[in-house]
Amino acid sequence: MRAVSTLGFALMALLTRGPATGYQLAQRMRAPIGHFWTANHSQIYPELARLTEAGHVRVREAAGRGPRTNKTYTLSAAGRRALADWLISPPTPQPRSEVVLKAYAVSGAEPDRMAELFHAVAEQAAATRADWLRELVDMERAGADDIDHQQFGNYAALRMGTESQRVLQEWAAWLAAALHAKAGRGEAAP
Amino acid sequence: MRAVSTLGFALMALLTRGPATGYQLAQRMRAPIGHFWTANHSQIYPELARLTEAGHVRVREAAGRGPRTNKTYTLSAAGRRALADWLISPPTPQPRSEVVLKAYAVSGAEPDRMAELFHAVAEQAAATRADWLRELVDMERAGADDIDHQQFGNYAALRMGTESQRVLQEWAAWLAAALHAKAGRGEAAP
DNA sequence: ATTTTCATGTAATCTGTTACATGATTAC
DNA sequence: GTAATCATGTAACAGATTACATGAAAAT
Repeated sequence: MRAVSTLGFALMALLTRGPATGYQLAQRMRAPIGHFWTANHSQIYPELARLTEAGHVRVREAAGRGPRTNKTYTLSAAGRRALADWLISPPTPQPRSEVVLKAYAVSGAEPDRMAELFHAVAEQAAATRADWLRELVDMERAGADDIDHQQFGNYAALRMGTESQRVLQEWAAWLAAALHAKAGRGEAAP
Repeated sequence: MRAVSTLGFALMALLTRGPATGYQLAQRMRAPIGHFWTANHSQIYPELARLTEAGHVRVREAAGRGPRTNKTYTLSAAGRRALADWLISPPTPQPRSEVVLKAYAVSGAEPDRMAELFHAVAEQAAATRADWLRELVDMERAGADDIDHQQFGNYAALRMGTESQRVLQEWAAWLAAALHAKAGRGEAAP
């Protein structure tokens, strides 16, 4: 039996929120967990077939509106066990950030252009953080910051999101300021 | 002419630090930029061939010790231009974090086991951060925090690294504490 | 002697994205 | 009427990992 991929566990994690069709899973995989794990339907449908074959999910078919039957997926007991085992295993870090790569090569383009870039990144991060903070406050009002609330997982993910955006914003603003100062000096002293 | 992949730009970014062989690029892609972009040699060698074909790098061959010739790569003027264009283009966010995915599904395993996991994550993040902070201080002593220092790019990347680890540590510790409290309650009230 | 480092490649496999394909229902 | 949403799939391609393959020089 082939090992379940991270995407498979992500889908099982989404199914802990209740049964869903492939289409609904694609939607659930937007906010807030979509900020930390994404997949589109062309990846989801085959993966659900694999999970079904492995016995991790059960499927109930019903006549659909389109040319095919609608399939609703539910976590099986075996799937729940497999998910729990995966959850308590040490996570592997995901080392890929385009924006830091660009910072590493910061001397490869003109300072004022790079300053613009990181300024824009900082602005975007601030806007995103403001969005997410609003969501976070809504969730707190709904009591999702209580660990027993069924939305606590969403809350925890979103909280990491806001903190990450704050760090990104501060870092990008620091870089932009340094680059701006350099650009000013470069233009002042010909 | 096929578009250059992000890996291609990453290799060109590494080549701004001076000419190197594929083997040396694989080594440079460890610290500190390796915390934010990785690739192993089996990906690097074919990509260097593509960059050569596209005219972004030039190659100088010399008799090697092993069965093949050693190839030293240098950024070409065209490569430098292509890199500069890419650098000032808006970076795309990389939304994949296994540890946040696990937090999202936190109710899928026993609280005390999840508490252990996030405690370990926090400890690891603290250790990593301490390591990187030491490096950061060394770089500051060498003057790399000056934007004109040739190591400033490394410094900027590492600075993002330490801040990211701090956030990860605080967040994981918060989660671990919440889970620990819940586990305590669960055992106390049968 | 054996392991590590230097050094370069290919093949097989897995993961992820974009494009192609179909068709009913609902909202404007 | 047309656009958006619901709903499910396949194919082609691109990106990344693991395994296979070779061999000299230096360190232990």
